[in-house]
Amino acid sequence: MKQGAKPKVKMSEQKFKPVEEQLAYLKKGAAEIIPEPELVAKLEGSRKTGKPLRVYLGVDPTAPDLHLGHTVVLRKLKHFQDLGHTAVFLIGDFSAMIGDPTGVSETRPPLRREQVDANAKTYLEQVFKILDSEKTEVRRNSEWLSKMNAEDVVRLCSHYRLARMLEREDFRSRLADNQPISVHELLYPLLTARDAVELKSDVELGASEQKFNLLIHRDIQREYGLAGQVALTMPILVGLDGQRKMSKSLGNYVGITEDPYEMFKKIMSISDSLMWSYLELLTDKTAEGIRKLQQDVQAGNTHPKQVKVSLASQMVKDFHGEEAARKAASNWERQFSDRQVPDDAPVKTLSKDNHVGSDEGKVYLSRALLQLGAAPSRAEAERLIKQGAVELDGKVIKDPRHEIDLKTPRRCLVRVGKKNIFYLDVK
RNA sequence: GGACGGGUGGGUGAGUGGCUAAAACCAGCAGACUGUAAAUCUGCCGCUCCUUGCGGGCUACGAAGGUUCGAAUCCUUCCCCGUCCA
Repeated sequence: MKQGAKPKVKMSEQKFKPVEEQLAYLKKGAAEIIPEPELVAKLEGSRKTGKPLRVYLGVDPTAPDLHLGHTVVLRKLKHFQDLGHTAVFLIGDFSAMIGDPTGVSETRPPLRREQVDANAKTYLEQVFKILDSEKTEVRRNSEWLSKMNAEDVVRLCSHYRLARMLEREDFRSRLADNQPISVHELLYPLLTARDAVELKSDVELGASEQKFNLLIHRDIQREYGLAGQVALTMPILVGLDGQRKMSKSLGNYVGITEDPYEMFKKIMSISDSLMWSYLELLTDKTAEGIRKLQQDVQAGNTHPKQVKVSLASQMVKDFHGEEAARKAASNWERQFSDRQVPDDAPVKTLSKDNHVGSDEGKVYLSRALLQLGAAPSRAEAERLIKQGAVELDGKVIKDPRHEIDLKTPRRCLVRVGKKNIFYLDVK
C-alpha cells in the first residue's frame, strides 16, 4: 500500500496506524496467528475502508475472580482496542453452564444460572481494570443461544464431523485414559461457534489451549457464509509454582483484586526463570527491552532481584496504583530482606474469655495459634512449634505447651514461619 | 441388554484378613542455605485429648449392610466409571 495514493483513501488511512506497525504490536507475546496473512489482509482492508475490525474474546464466568492468567489475553484485546479496533467482550453466560472441556480431565459439574450471573457481574468490574469500558462492546451469548430450539441445534451440529471433534487432545487423552466424556461436552465448541457467527467477528482471541475451539468457530462461520475469523492465541501463563498453568483450583495464582502486599509477595516468590515470561505476557515492555534486561542480568550488571522487584511493582501498580506499589515494595524489603516487621502487620487479640480448656488465665501456645487462625488444626500448630517455626517476641519457642499468660494485658510479636507475622494483643 | 475391568489420603498409585493413619512418588508445610526465590539438604505431612509418650481416643480406602476376636482387604445390595459384544 503506497502512502497517500488517493485523497479519499488517505482520509480513512489516518484513522489507523500503518499495517506493519499494528502487526508488530499485535504479535508481541502472541503464540500463534492463524493464518497470519489473513490478519494482514484484514488490517489492510480496515485501514482502506476506515472500518475497525471486530475482535472478540469469549470468557466463561465459571469463577467469581479473575487472575493474572486471564489478563494475558485481555491485554491483547486491549491492544486491538488501543489501535482503534472494536473490542467485543463476550460473556459466555450460557456456555458456562455446559462447561468448556478444554484442558479438563474430567467433566465439570454444570453451573447454576445464579452463580453464572453473579460471576459475570464481578468479571466485568475486573475486566475494566484493563479494557476501556467506554469503548468495549459487552455481549452475552445467552442472547442468542438461549433462543435456539432443537432444530437449530441439529442444524448446527450437522456442520461438524465426529472424527474431527475427537481429534482434539482433551478428548483423545480422556478416551485413552478411560475417563468419561459426556455428550454435551461435544456441543461446547459448536455452540460457542454460534457466538462467532452472531458477532460476525474478524478476529477471535484466546489462550493457546483454545486453539481448537477458535478454529472450529472459524470453520462454522464459513459454513454460515461469513469470511472466517482469524484466530490469535496467547501462551498460557505458568502459575507461581513454575510448573502448571496458573489456575485458581491449583492455588498457584495471583488474583487481580488481591491485596497489594499479597500480590507483591506472590510475585516475588516466583523463580527467576519464570519472571521473564511474566515480563513478556503481563507488562507492556517491548520484546527488545526485555531482551536487553536479560543480557544485563547475565552480564552481572543488574541483579535479578531488582528485575523481579520492578515486575512486582508494575503488577501492583496496574491494579492498585502507584502509591500501593511503593508501599508494598518497601514492606516487602523490610520483612524479607531486612527480616523486620512489615508496616501493616495485622493485630490479633486474645482475651481471657475466648480461651478454651487448661488453667485459668493461661493457654497453651499450640491452642492459641489455632484460635488465632495461624494454624489450621492443633496438630498442625504443634508441628510448627516443634519444628521451630514459631517465635514470640523474637524468641523461638519449641514447646507446644508453652503457656501464654492471659492475665497481663500486653502486646507481643508473633511470627509463624517466614510469611506470617502479626501482633498479639492480650486483653 | 450381556461379558469383563475398575472406584484407596490434595494428585499418581501400592496394598487382597491383623505388623496399615495406610508403601512409594508428586504436591504442600517448616527449618537450614540464599538475593526474595529456585535448586539442594533435613524434618513434618488425618483430627483430637492429655501426664508430649515409639501415649490415649476418634475418623478414613465409592455407599449401605453383613461375616470375623479383627476388614481397604471376604460376602451381599446399591451407586458411579471404562472396555468389548449386541
